[in-house]
Amino acid sequence: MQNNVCNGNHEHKNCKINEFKEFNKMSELFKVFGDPTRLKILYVLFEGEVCVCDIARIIGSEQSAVSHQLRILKQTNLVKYRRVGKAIYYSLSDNHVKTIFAQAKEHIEE
Amino acid sequence: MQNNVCNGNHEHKNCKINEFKEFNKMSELFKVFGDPTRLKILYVLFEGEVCVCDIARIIGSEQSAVSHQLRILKQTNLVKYRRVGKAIYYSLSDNHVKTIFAQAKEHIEE
DNA sequence: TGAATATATGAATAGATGTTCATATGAAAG
DNA sequence: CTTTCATATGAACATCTATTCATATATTCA
Repeated sequence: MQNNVCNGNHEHKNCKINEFKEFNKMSELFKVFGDPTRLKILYVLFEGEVCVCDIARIIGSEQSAVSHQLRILKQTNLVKYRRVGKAIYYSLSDNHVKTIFAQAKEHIEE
Repeated sequence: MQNNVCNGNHEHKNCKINEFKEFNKMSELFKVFGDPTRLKILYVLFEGEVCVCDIARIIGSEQSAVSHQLRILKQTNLVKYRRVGKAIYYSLSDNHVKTIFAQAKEHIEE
């Protein structure tokens, strides 16, 4: 219930309400970065292709947990993979990840 | 339980386990961006100072919900505020927000 | 001082999320 | 073809999160 009467001064402003729809998509992307495990996985992949069980050992998580998170990273097109024998090697699908990382780091280090 | 035997080839890699500690802090920041309501609020503040009840009406949320989210944005140092009479005007505390926004948008628009 | 307005806050609740365990799938080697 | 190893997946569970409602605080004005 909006029981305020204030009618501010936003009318003159360039507020594109319709753009708000995009924010659901955008927040989904940020949500993916909003988990330490996924960040660690991405960071490990900065080095190049790494297989699941190596990722798990390096970051100290269970294989299953890593697998679940990799699925999310796949769905968001942040990582790609290829099979080599029994192992599956994951890698970053583009360079955006590194850029986004860098920006966040900048904000934190202040 | 880590029942894998694979010992990969990560030993030669430059994996700085200690940096993983930073990822908790970093994921906290991304988590803040990982909510549509907060993104909308930040976007509204791109225009400049806006008071709470205007934010609420512009993005179509309840005043209370906006207030709760603004608290989180304050804690993360993403917004600042100043009182003007009964109203409290919020604004972005720095320019990082815009940059981070831009990066995410780029990734999505592909 | 008392009414009205703007914002903040606490409690309650429903929904989302991450991990774990158990198990399934899939490939290679014997 | 059976075993072993690597990965994926589903269910269960505990935890976290965002919203709502009710109410408190704070400021202005009559």
